[in-house]
Amino acid sequence: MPTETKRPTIQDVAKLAGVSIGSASNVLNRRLPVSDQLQTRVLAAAETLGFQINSVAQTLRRRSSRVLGFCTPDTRTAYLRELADSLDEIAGRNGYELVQVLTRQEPARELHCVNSLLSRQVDGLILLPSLSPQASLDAIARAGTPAVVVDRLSEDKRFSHVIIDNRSAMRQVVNSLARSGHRRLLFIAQNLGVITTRHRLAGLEEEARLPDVMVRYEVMERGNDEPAFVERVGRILKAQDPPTAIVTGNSRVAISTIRALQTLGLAWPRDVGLLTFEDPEWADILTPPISTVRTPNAAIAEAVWSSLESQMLGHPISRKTISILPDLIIRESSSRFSKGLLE
Amino acid sequence: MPTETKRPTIQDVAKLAGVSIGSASNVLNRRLPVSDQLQTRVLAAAETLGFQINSVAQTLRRRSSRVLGFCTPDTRTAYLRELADSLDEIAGRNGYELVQVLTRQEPARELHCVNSLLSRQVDGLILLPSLSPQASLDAIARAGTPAVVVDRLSEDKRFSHVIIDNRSAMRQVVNSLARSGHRRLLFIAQNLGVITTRHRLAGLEEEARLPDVMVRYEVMERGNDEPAFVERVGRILKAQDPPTAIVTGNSRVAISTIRALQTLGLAWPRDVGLLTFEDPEWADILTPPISTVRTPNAAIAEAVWSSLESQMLGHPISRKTISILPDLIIRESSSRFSKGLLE
DNA sequence: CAAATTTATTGAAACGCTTCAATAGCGAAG
DNA sequence: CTTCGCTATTGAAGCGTTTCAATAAATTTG
Repeated sequence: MPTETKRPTIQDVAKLAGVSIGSASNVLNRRLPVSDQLQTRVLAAAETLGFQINSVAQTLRRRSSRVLGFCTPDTRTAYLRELADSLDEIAGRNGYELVQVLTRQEPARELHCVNSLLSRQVDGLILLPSLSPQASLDAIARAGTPAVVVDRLSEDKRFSHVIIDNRSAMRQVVNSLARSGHRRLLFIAQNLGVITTRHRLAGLEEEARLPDVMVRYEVMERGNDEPAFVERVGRILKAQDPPTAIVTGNSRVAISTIRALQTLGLAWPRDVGLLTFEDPEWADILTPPISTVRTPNAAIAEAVWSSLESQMLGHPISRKTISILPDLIIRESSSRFSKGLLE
Repeated sequence: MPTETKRPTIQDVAKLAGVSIGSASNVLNRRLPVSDQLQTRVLAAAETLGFQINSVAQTLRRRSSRVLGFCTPDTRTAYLRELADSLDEIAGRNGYELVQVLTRQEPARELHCVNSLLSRQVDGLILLPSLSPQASLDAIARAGTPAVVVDRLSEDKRFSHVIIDNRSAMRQVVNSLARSGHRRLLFIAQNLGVITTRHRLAGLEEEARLPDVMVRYEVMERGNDEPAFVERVGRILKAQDPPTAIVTGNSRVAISTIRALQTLGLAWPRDVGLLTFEDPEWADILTPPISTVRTPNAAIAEAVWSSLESQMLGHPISRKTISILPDLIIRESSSRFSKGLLE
């Protein structure tokens, strides 16, 4: 419906340059050898017309768009945003464009996003899957489009995976807290169903059992009812032998938890230690600054790209799973403070 | 290069259903009236083949992609992210897809982004322009694609603009601070060249002159050299008659400023009041919480959409500039605290 | 019942590009 | 001087749709 003034096509360029349309294409793509004369004429014509190629037609014909699609649950989460940035950067560096679509964590919407990208002929797909991604994965497999699953391990053997080693990360977290003297932990997750959380729980459990660690832990879900959440955190922290440190699963949970602590009149690390997965920009301006687990996004993006690239080059899918260990950033919030002195 | 297994085309559907390819298209787009019989046959065929339309071909033929492009400097800034979310939401609601590309605030990259979107046949363009957007604007105008410039007023009469009323917002800010007893302000901007900042300065100036306000103010740029920044903030705050409140231009400047205050051992609002443009998620978990100016992104997105839609419908460009007033969110950081009691 | 009108379906052109087999040009070799 | 490669250039087909004039079928009307 848009009333566009017609943009010049390659035909116009060819006509103005007085050459065949095929030659114009050859010059513009520097494919076949062309004479200097022809080359300069075509280039000049393109210049004067202000020719810009129509990449829709180009994609249709070439059956390749030089676009990579990234399906992500949202863009709020600091970690996802940084990951998207890294992916965009590396895609751009390799002559690809990244388009990001939001699945909002809903399987139906995810399938829609995937199909939309596939029908746009993306050359590669990066999927951060929802809880039941089977339909989406099937669609991708059916299309045969190169793809990488990130951040969440699916059981699907058809795909390459790049994931965070959340089990080890959690073990490091527990260890670090234990070394600071914390013996009772509360782990607050956003969603207990998600595989990421399950891996972290595995790590927590393993570490807790070790004889030289011996910490107790409790687990809760954040939920969306904030008053109820505050109430529940309060109940746990005021019970007998309360946790001395809280580990939160991501920055949103961290924010809710911090609000809860403030409502309850509790300070960190005085009343309770604090450490969160994700390393949001505000972690070090809180008083005192918050310890975090930081994911090396550049490394993830590299791993994703290398897998995608080899698939796009037609190499047989090297279906390996790459697991990346995040960094622990210890700040004041996780130290063992006053209570440590008392006990 | 990707080795895609061939996806079924509309031809395959037509053949399987035993109808002409045109009829298949008619069914799939429910354009012309078709008999029930034909309809069910085509639908069944599409179903069994798992047909998904190739939107590249569709776009080429229809000369319309049902995609909107959003060129934005970055995705770090909370405000931009929220705006992108709102735009995505409203686009989706109206059957469009939003694709976001990052200009990184560089004119050359901006032009590249714009051209890339145009060559992808986007039906509409939303541009948050860089400091010298002329080339980009010309490209858009030449293509005749419906477009809206957001957040920054360009002098270009060819385009619709949706902007924040930063002048009035700043006047409200000054007024509010003045009512809390602040008479000397420091405004820290990210970039004095950008039109947004200039509007804010205008508001600051106007308000400062008013007889019932009479505040003094000082202005500085953040710069990228953090140690130098800290030093400079320190110098200003320790001079004679130092500012009693700081207003920062966005959340990044706010973070730098807060770090500076922490380095200098200053607390808010005890030593100096604090208020920032943008309303980042962490504003109310700082101690004490930070006052902010919050931009109503949903309203902006609405305004953008309504302009785009009317342009896409071929209505003569109603080239008006819509100006939206943000909300002031007063929290503890901007109150006049101890020093107020002393003076 | 033939003609006129309406309705459903078809076939082919077109969208703007790339690609590749075929042609034209041209100097080298026989 | 003819023939044989070469290489530079061309022309046309095809990518998967939509669209629209033309046809076929069905229905109404005089």
